[in-house]
Amino acid sequence: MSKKTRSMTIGVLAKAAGIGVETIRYYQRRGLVAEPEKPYGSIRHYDDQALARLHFIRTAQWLGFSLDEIGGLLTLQDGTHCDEARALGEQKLTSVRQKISSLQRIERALDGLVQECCTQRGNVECPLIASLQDGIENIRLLPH
Amino acid sequence: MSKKTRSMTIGVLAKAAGIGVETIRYYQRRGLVAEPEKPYGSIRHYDDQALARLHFIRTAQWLGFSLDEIGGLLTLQDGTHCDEARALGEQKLTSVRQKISSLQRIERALDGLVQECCTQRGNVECPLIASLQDGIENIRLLPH
DNA sequence: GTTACTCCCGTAGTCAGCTACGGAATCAAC
DNA sequence: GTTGATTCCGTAGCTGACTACGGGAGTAAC
Repeated sequence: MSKKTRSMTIGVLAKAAGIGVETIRYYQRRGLVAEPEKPYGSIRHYDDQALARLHFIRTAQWLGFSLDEIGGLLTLQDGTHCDEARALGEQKLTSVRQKISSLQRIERALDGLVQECCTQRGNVECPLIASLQDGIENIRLLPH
Repeated sequence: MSKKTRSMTIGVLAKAAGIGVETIRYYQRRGLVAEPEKPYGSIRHYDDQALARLHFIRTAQWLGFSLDEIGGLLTLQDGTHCDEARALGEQKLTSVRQKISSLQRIERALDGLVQECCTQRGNVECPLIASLQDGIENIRLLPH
């Protein structure tokens, strides 16, 4: 609850958030970030809340949410839709877990192939390539 | 090694793969899928290998590989350079492992949030939303 | 008080990955 | 053998998420 809400220009804000100025403006246009009032004949100033919002957007994006979905998450901030927020989170969690297990299957497959390839160097036939030719495409990666 | 390589038109192939005809053509243009010979004055026909290829592409895509990367994976099929194949395989293996660990970090973060949300049901304040308002925005998910 | 950056704002371009369009050829059903 | 869907092929348009441009206004450093 510290109130060191330093005021930043958009450029400083951008640097602090590690993103481009133009990207922030783009988020503003999309309604994901508020445009603070512009003092007459001056320049807009941003505070730490804006910075936190940008962090949130980037993090959520990293979590696999699209900007539209992030917009949705942000509207949940009115504090009335706990269930919806949870549902959205669970949805994402499910898809993340699916991805993890598929990737683990791929990891095992690739690892096996690379190992084989290494051990059989000097051979005419490369097992990795052989597997690729009639193997990898038939690995069932997806559960459904 | 069953040879029930049924012949499909592009439309049937598309339906079987669950993607659009235009998308297949697009993949062909990108060199990800071969265009079978067209019998003079007739129509192209596709077999199960083409279908497997499409499955592979979609799966790899879903796993986060770009079409360019997928192209790289597929060039290993030319069967000529064992060393290159192995190098590419190792490269991919590394990236797959990175993806897995990133996703696992995401999973833990999401899971934590959803759990919190669940345990405190009935409360006035939803923790997930609270996190959104002044918590999530400060969660440091990314390492760097 | 001039020089050099930064801000503002609208518009336009980019990139990946599709998706649609149009018109001729081919095929499938009756 | 005609009708109606598909295929073929090239080209054009779209969506999401930026990224760049240009010209005028504001600001900071000396």
